[in-house]
Amino acid sequence: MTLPLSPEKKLRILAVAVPVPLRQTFDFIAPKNASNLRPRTRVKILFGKRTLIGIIVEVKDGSDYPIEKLKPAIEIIDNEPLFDDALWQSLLWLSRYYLAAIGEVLESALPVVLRQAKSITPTLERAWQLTNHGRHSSIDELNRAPLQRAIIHQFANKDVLSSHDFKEHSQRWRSPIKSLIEKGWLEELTREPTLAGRDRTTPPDITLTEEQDHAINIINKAIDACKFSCNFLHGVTGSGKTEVYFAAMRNVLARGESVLFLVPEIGLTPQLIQRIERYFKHPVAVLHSGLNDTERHIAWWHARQGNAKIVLGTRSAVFSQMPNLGLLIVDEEHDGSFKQQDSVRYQARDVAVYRAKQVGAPIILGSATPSMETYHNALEGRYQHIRLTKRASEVELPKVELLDLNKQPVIDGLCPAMTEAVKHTLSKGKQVMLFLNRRGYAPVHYCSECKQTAKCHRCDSNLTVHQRANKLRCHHCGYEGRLTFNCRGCGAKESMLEVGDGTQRVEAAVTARFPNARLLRIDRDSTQRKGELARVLEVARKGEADILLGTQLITKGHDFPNVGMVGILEADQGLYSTDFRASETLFQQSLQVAGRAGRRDDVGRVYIQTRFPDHSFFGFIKQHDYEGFAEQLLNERKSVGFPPHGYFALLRAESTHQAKALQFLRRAKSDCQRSPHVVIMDAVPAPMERRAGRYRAQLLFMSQQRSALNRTLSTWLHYIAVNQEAKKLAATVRWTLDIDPLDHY
DNA sequence: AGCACGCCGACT
DNA sequence: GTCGGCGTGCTC
Repeated sequence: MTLPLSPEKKLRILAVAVPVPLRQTFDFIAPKNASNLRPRTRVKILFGKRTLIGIIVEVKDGSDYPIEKLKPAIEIIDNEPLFDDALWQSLLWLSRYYLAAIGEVLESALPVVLRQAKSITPTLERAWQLTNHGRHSSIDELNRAPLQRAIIHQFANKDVLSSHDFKEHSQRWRSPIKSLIEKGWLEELTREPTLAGRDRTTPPDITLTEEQDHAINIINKAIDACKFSCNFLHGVTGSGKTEVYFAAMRNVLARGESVLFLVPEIGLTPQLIQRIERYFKHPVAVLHSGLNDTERHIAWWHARQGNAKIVLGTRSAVFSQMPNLGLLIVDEEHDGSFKQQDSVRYQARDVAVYRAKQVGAPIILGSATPSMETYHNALEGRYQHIRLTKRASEVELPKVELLDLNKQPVIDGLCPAMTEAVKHTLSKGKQVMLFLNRRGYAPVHYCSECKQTAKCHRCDSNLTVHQRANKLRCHHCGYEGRLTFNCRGCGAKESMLEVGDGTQRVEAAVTARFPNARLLRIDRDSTQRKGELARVLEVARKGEADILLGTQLITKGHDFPNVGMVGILEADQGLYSTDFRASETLFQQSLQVAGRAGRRDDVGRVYIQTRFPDHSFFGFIKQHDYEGFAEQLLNERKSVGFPPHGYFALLRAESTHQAKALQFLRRAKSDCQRSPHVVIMDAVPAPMERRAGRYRAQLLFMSQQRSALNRTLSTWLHYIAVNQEAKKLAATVRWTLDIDPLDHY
């Protein structure tokens, strides 16, 4: 109920999104004599005992909350809105669709620096320019000070230079600058951070295939229509999707509009960044994980100012504010890393589509192995389906051969035929790529005396042997213990055996079998250091390694020109998994990694080790038939109402007490209003019930209608927010709600 | 989430 | 006698 107030004493009330995990806004009285009361600006408030920065969602004249209990806000921070209309609407939609706390959503859309009361404009940077004296002096006067001379030399092309201009040339620039200022050659000034475009104005010529040309025509039509459209670019590996993106970008940039380009993981795409910077003279802001808070703020600001014409980034870059946004691109749209798995659980690809709709601009989703969601949307005609079916280099897709493990043994990860294939490929001077999605040395440490395996104390899982580090590790909670071969269970001496194959073991075995080959192992353990992954991938690309052995890190879009064969060492765990998405992921990974073979001048070979060579899965793999596979999978999913033929939401709960999580979920199920359109399964323990010392359980909601699912859940959320008893139970467990979950663990 | 309040166990 | 354990409640 809104309290009527006499018009001359109208109080301005602010509905504020506060950065706490509560799905509501909080009302505050506007500060006295505040002139700039606008939604989408930051405001400082006292919330409980804490001073917090919130964001005004609405300015209104009354409150449903007792007016006398409202606190005044402390101060308004911004005098301009932080978000433009399209982005704001997208964020509000995100919080409604994913049923996320609005305060947390808005907080995650801001750079860390701006979650404090700092100004929107980043700190001015120091820069230097020539003084009159400096301009009129001869550079030869500095012949005895080569560093100073080099610095003055740089002013030949530019009037004002700042630290990053000098850093490119020399580590030692501070002291010569100081000397030059003392001599009166240079003077210091401050300015807003700059984002320079490249000087190169002659982009390398790109020759296009007929198919690429056709794709570009379709996309250019979509761009010229100046309205929202979703374009799914389905290009087989090596078909040259990037050239199509570039042509579309060129078109959009020429209109004075800008481009938002999302990629799964920036560490995997150093080549893409290089290519963009080489091809476009426009300023690019790259949002990568290596940026610190200040750099991130500056990049955000450049995007918002319109300085950056191209913004390239991962998941969270979907929140980049950009004026004149004319095109969005999501490359490798099937990649799971677009789904945020903690705090606000959004799917950045889907947020990007919604944003494109709000902006009224086209979006391109690109993949060789699309998600079933995207593929289904294309089949249904909601997305425009643009195909690149041929490889740009005209090289045939690789030949796939199955190695039947029922007929031959596996020794340290490789069967004899695989070893033979490796040998043959190396003898031709080609690179070998081996894919095994299991890091560590061995997944099981087994006692030959008591027949027990080494278990994690905090999880329902086996410990993985990491021989190199001399450790036993749990891949689920991060536990680490010393590797010892005496059994901790029965006390037997030297009784522990390493069972199963991880990348480290295969590394050791392959190195022993091919001592002259240079092997590069690429997994999370070997690339922990920042930038190490990019470095290693570059070594591989340049051909300075003969065998590349890795986990899924090597399956992601990377062009290794000299790979002659790909070995998939273990395909079977994806075939009969309890996770209904496992076969989709396996197919995507297999085709992606297969696509690395034989790119330049000759047909590549792919060898897959399996115990189930007759599985229909392999029929599709052999033919590189994604569409056939997808059709079969979609039919299976349709018959059971699984995504994308139905929608899922997963309520997860965990507690230190075994029964609590299940108890909470059972209660949640009974508290939900029954809807004929929503099926609520029974609460069950998670596939791995105990993890990091907590017992986990889950409750699956299924529906054919997103709206019905959303309604059921938001009604329940409202119920547990107001019902004391339900609230109490909810407070005793940790719970999260995951809309469109990707994994069910 | 944080932060308080509020009752019960082992110790500076 | 206190310090602090985490159950419970609340944040406009």
